[in-house]
Amino acid sequence: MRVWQGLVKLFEACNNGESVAQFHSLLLKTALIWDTFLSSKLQNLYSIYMPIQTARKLFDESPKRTAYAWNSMIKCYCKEKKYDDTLGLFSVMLSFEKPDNFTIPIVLKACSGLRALHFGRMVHGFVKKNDCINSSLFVGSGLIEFYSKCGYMEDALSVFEEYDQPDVVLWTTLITAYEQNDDPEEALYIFNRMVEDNGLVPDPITLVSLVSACAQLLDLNSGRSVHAFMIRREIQGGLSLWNALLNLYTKSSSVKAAAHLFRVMEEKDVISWGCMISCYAHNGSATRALELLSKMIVIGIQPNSVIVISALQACEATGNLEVGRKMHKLAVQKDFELDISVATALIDMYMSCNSPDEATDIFERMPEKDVVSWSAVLSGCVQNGMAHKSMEIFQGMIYSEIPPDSVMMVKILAACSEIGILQQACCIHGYLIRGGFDNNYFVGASLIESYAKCGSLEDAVKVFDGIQERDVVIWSSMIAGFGFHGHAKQALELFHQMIKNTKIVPNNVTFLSILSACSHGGLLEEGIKLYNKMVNDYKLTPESKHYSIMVDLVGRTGDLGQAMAIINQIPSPVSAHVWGALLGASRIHQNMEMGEVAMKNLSLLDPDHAGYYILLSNMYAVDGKWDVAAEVRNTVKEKQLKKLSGQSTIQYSVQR
DNA sequence: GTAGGGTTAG
Repeated sequence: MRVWQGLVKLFEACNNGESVAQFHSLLLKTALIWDTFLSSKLQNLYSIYMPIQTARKLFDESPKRTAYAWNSMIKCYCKEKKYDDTLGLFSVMLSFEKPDNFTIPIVLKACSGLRALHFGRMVHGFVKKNDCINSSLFVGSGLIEFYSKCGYMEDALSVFEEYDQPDVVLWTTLITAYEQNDDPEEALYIFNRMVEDNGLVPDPITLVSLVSACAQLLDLNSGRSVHAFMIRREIQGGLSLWNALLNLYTKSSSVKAAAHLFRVMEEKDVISWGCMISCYAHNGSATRALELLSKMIVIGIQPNSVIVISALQACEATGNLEVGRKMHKLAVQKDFELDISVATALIDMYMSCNSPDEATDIFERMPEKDVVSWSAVLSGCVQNGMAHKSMEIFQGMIYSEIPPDSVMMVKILAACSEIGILQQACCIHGYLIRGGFDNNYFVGASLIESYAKCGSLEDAVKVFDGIQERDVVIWSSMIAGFGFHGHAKQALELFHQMIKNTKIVPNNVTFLSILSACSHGGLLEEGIKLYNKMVNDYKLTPESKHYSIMVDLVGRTGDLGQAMAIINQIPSPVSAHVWGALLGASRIHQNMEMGEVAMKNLSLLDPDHAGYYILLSNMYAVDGKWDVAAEVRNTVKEKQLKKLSGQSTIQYSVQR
């Protein structure tokens, strides 16, 4: 008896593999290996402290295998995510021992991991036959999670409904299941039922799923009330809950709220940093995102693949090829360069930074490609002036039997617009009718744009007329279409028709289209009127694109003083395009003084843009100042800047 | 001895 007690003390002291092995040999020596309590403890220690092979060896050699021993060994495999082995051992176990309520949840977890529908259903059958349901909530949550992971929410729900008195964990499992099956509304509804109809109090994990559902719905208000609830009740919640909140603020573009939360969080892990970096990267503060990343590395947190993706997006936005390449190197080091999402983000980054060759190299090395990666390469080709390649890419994807989605269709249409071959647009139109994409708003809008850009306003109008329910994007595209063709009056007519006859409210893009139509049609007064309407009546905040159109509009008419006045009103910072518009107007009206002012700013904001220097040098040349003109041209040479010569093609006629 | 949770490309 004293030996036994000593051994119990000893096993309590086991905290590494070596001591477990010693404990085991002692049990063998003293023949106490037969003691069920001690041998169970030994099994449990295996799964914690021993490498799985050692544990398996001891398990195989052990003279007596209790149900506990089987469970521990199975759990061991499951913990290491060796789900095949988990199920394999479970199958062997069935010949020796009857699984109990402790075995079932572990096995179900493995089925979930493998999405092994048949196996899981078989386990469910076993559970029903042995009536485990009512004796164990653990089995229930295992089943719910399993069906949810396989996407079978109806089965998950019916398991839940078998319980008369589900506890908070079971409710939470169901809420999480809906949240992860893209049904956040239902998740919120279930939560309400749990709290209001059943009077249960949510625990921090319930709140994690709740906040995640709010984030999916971009329901900032509900999310905030959870945050307030936590503060009121002084719920500590743990890191996951804070991270879920941080994600909510990130997703709903509440940069300030996110930054504040991030600042006050006492504990932060790599996910918290990742949320904050992605928040900056997606909300126009790419530089901040990169700064935060270097800060993170300095304090010794290693970036994971998710963070590398966010950083790449920040590089993309700022055109920072240098940091982009560094991220690439890091991804290679960490061995996730060719993970589908990392590789796709790399392709986007290289394409946006004008390095299509590096992007293509990655694409060709990818072992697995999906519609997103194909889309990235396709639109990258268009961005880099190789739209002619895009049809080949599209075909390549079809051959590899990956079905296109609506985003892909939008991109291929953009490629058509760029190439300007009407027949191609017609073919794609046919393809997307057959594929059932023609009732998608974005596809419809792109189709209108493509027809207009390929020269057939007629077809664009036909598509527009054929769309029964038009949203603001469809209207805007049609307005822009008239604008491309210089029909400013028709564009205006359509705009007024939209406001008068529909409940659709024009947005920033609509105004961009209509203002650009006015600018190209020389409708100065109308343009100014509409701009005022946009700001005063619709309370829209103009973006730099609106400003550059206004400068363009006013500048074209020759009133450069007025154009300058507009620039002076812009709340800083003024983008390069705005000064570019002023430079262009100065060139038209040969206003040297304004041209030099514009160039001074441009040489700071976009010093590597060859086109601006050439415009300026042409102005000097017209003025007869040949020496200054030559000097400017020399700058271009010294900087080794290249101006891609402008080219545009459009198919002249189509036989139909 | 067993269960539910946070970040990921267009």
